[in-house]
Amino acid sequence: MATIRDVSRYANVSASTVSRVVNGTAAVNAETKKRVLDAIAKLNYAPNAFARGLATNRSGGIGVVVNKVTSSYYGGMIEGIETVVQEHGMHLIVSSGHADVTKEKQAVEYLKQQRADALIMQLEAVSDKALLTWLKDEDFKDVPVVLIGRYVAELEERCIYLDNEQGGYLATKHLIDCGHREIAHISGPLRMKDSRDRLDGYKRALESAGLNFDEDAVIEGEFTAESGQVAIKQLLDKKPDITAAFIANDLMAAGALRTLRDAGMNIPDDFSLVGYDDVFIAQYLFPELTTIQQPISAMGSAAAKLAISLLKGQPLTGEKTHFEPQLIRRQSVQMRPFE
Amino acid sequence: MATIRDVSRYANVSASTVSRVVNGTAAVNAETKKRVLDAIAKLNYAPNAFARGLATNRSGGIGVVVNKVTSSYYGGMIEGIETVVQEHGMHLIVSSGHADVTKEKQAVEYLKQQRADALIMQLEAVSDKALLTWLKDEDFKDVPVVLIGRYVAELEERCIYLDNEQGGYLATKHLIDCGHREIAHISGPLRMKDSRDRLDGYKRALESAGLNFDEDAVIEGEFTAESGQVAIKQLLDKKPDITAAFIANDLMAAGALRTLRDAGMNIPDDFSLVGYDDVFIAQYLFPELTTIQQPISAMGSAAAKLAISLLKGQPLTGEKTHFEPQLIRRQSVQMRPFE
DNA sequence: AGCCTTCATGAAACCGATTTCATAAGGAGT
DNA sequence: ACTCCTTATGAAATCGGTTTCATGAAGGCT
Repeated sequence: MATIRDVSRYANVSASTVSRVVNGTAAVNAETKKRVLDAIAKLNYAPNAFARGLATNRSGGIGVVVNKVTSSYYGGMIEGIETVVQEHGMHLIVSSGHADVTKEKQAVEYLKQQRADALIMQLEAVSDKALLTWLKDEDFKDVPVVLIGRYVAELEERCIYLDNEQGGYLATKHLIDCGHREIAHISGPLRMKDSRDRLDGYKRALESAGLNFDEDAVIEGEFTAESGQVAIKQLLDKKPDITAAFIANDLMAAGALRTLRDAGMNIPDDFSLVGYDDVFIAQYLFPELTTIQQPISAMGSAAAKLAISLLKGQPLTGEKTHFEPQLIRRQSVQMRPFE
Repeated sequence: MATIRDVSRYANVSASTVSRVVNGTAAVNAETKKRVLDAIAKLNYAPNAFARGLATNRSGGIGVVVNKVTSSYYGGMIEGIETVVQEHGMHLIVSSGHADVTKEKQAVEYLKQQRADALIMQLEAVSDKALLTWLKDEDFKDVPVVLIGRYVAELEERCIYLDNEQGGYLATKHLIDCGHREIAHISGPLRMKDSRDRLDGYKRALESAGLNFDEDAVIEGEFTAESGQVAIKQLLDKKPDITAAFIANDLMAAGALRTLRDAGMNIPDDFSLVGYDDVFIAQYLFPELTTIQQPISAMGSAAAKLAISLLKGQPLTGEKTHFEPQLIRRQSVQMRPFE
């Protein structure tokens, strides 16, 4: 591979000048510039990312930590981030946190070692407290950090988040509006704030409709299809008179759907379901799943814009940081005659 | 961040010695070693990836090009690659090709600029011919390349691939065995070899059962759910007497399933379907989709092992490079009374 | 004409590792 | 006691960029 010096020799200029042309950091005579550009094209020169990184202490990369890279849910987020990042001529360095404290720490460590210029993190395992001391204590001084899918009061202007409580409320309210009175909830793991918020929304909806909250009608799942299957089974055993459930994500809803069907139930005639996430498959389930949609890609873009603003030291533009979920009506909820 | 010189001063040794301890490249006195390790721990030292890369001209990263990073299909592949790569203390640099010649080229260019030590590529758009000249002509000399999901005769021992023809055969054979005689096929885009191979397998199965191949019973899709929906509609219009279809991927099958259901058909009673890929959602569709499973994660691991062997200059161990698909029977195929 | 800017460019230091080469010390063999 | 290895270590060159500083030329102003 050609080096900057090869180019400089070919164009009869110094390496400094080539660097100036490549980066546009200083004025270069038009004619000289042309010579350099020709040389670059001729020699097929591309700057060595290591040398450049070493000299500038920047990588041109934005680090992203997500729970699991290879899932359609986070996929949408990453796509949202990627488009913005590429518009700015930067690239992505992605790492998975796997919802585990140690692994999340490792992922961040890795991104720091790769000298990510900014960090966008979707952390699930690390506690707010740990996170705060973490960000203060270590050498995060030069690296702007944006949190996505999480609200931490102390870092308010660096959080891109969605109102999960509202989502839980909307889902449950929809079931109530459709005439259901005995409504169960399969939650996500309650160590996660998202899960707790959705549960809170569920409670608020019940409350404001004058229904009482029954602890037995809530089962904690694991956000996996399998856990949805076992949860719904438990639920039917414990509370045979329920007619509907708000399920904290679509994967569990898919599992529940399958189990209900296997048990000979007809959805939505015998049982109504609302999911959460509006994953791609939601509309290909049978019946098509009514669910809560999150503007996940828009959130990714917003996070990327924020990160890049911070990186360039631009003033915060007051762009949107708080996103609202939305109910998507499909076919898994049945109107119930009021009794 | 602490540098190697900080460590060397703290431990009262030279930078060379620290380097030797960190990389284990030469013998170091046990006591000295301990001092160095203590210093590293105390100062929380981690080597600067840029400086190291510049000096060694290696990144410690394996470059991966896939069609679309954020899809569950390629996700499984990447996971397979990742586990192996991490076992060897290396990391992944991933880039998307988006089934477009220019973008695939860009993706590879990017990985080369990041100095990936080896490349694992799942290319869809670039032709065999272009690929071959590409690999010869450019500076691919130092970078071992492994192709995944593709067979190119000239690069035989660097290809990890799956027998798609056999997959098409198995799928179609299963429908025939279940008594179907009028069997359609919704193929993938025929510019892709995978699609053509699956189609060939379909033809072979028909032929060996003494059925004739009818061009009108094949519709070319785009591997998307939407294209599955339009394709099945066209099919029913053109050939109302078909009773079953082999559909070249699960996504299109999901779309077809939905359209058939919307048309009031009962699956599998009125129409039988076999998909391809065994995507995660296949088992959550209704009815659960009979499909062809590819050992995609195992293929990823195999590719990673191969790449690392090549990288280390180890002799090829003759590990498995050719994988066989497998029929997964679920509920979307109905036995048909022989007439 | 003389002085001050501005513009364009090159030389050299620097970023933080690795690696080659030289060398000193200690031990074995004769 | 002398030579010869072996082992452990440090000095210095190197990788390929960026950036500071110095310098020369050209143009504007009094």
